Amino acid sequence: MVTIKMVAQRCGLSVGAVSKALNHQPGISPEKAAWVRQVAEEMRYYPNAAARTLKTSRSNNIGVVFQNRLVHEYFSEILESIRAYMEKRGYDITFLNDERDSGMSVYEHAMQRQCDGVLIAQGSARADLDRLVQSDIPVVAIDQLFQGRTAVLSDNADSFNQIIDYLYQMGHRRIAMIHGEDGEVTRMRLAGFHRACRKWGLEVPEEYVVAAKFQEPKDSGLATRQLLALKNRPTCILYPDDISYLGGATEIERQGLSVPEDISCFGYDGIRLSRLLRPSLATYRQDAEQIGRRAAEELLLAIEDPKCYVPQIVTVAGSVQPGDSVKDLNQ
Amino acid sequence: MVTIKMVAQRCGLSVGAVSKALNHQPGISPEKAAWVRQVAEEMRYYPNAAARTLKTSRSNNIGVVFQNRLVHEYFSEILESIRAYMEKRGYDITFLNDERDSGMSVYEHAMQRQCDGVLIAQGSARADLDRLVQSDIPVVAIDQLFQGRTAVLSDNADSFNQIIDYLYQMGHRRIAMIHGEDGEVTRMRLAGFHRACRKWGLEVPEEYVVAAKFQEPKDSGLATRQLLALKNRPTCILYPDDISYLGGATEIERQGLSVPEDISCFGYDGIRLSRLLRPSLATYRQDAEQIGRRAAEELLLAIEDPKCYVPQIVTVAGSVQPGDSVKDLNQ
DNA sequence: TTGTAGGCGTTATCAG
DNA sequence: CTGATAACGCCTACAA
Repeated sequence: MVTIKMVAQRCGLSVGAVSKALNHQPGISPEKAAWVRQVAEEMRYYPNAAARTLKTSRSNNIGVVFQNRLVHEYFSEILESIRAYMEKRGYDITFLNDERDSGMSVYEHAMQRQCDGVLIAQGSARADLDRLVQSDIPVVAIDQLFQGRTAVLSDNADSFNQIIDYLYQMGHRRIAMIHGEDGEVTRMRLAGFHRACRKWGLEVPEEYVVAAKFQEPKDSGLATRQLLALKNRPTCILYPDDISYLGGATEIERQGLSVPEDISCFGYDGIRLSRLLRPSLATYRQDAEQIGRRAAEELLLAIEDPKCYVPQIVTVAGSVQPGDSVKDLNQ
Repeated sequence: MVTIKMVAQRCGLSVGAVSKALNHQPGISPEKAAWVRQVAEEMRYYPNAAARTLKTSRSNNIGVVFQNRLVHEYFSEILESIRAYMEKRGYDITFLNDERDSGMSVYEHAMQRQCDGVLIAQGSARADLDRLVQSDIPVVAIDQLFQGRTAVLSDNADSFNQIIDYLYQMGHRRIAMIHGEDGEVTRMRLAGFHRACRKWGLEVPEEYVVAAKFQEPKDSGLATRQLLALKNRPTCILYPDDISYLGGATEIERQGLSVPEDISCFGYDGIRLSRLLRPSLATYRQDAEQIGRRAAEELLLAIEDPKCYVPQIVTVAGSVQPGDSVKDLNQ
């Protein structure tokens, strides 16, 4: 590894002078500084991250709490977006977890690595995170609210305005909703759903709202069965996510019915699959790329000027992605 | 942050003594060492990663080269598996890339961060990687071969033995193959395919082998159209991956045909989707979890004893996942 | 404008 | 068995 000392030697200067040149600091003539930088580049000198971190207590490293959601396309996209943005800004990304043997909390892990900031991108709140959230480390959460911290949320509540608008215009009046586990997200979606229905004067019988789980086709399959068994069957079912819809579709088919002829379906997330299915799945497309980017942006703002940074709640709008799984009842 | 100095103060010992106790080194009585460790734990002391790295030039940090394939379920699963394993062993994971402004190569990036080892998990070889591969940094590649380096491969060639066995037993004699971009993987698969067919005495007309792209349903759709137009149409089509099959399915449906009644289909990868589709997709299930774990294991071996480590080629077997997309022609 | 020296938190060496 | 002490590579006051 080429160190600053070697560069100094090569330049016939002291380490201090070279350091100043490299960091664009005063105390060295501009021409000489430029020349030093050039030599450094030729020598392929890059400052040792550990040394710099130790000295400056800035690591240029962002911690990301991701749990095991890596296998969900929506979250993968968010992560990819974060990664791309951070990289462009010269930050690295390290996974932060608490499952290690040492019994270290996420907070301690972040401290140990001297992460400049942490991005929380997991669904369920964990006691473990509280310590982190209450610390001085800049934190931005995705799809999750923490006291006094910036959160980037998909527009869970408002999305249903668009969804119900769309379905209403397609002639649907009896709309059922299968929702995921209880939590911030689910509560916002339920509220949004009910509000949007009221706006159009749609009645929502209690049995039209059924609990299932996110990303679990089986559960949504069962919920679908319940809905299909109702006397006053809905004309359209909303699913907690695109993957869950598959469970519903299987159940519908099993009963000898078909989408969208006998019943319409609407997903959530807008993963690639939704466009590839036949019939294509009408769904609400979340803008994962932008969610990731906004979160990254906010975090860097918080890092680069912690004193002036004021936490906020950022909402990223998605949009209805029409599809063949919703029948136009007007015709 | 609580430092070793604070622990020493609290214990009324020197930093040196505490360091020995913490690192289980001789030069301190076992009882006192144990007591020191307990105090350290109570104080929630964790060694500063940067300082330790600087001193030991071991970072407990693994670099992962992943490019933008994060959004493919197969790779996400591998990454998740790597992450889980490394974490358990006390290593962190940092993304390594070369797209940063600084014009730093992956190698330089890894050096700067003093990564203990690097995992290469991307499809296409890049000139940039060569520098890394030729360096002293332990490297393990996934689904890719590098001179003198350990590679963990899915059993691309052998898988077709199993696949063709399965299809033959289901009565298929005219089997076509749509394959992905040229490369190590594709070449191995093609060879495996041809060999397996010869084993059963199956003839493979040239027009039965069509090029498309990985993970691009549209391309596979076009390839499918070509195959369906043949005078002597195959009874079964092999797709480069499960996602690509969706493009084929769409094309088949568009022609008024159906899977598996008119034509059978077989995927590759065995992502979750394959089991959720109707008809369920017969496919070759790659053991992503094990591929990731084996790669991680090998890398740690190489790191922990570089002198004795001998690079090898590890093949991880998958298995045929039967599905309704293949018709039993025997009946 | 330049060079020197101290220290960030650790570990490791070497006297006591 | 114990405690100073010197690095690791870098930055930054401060002295020249």
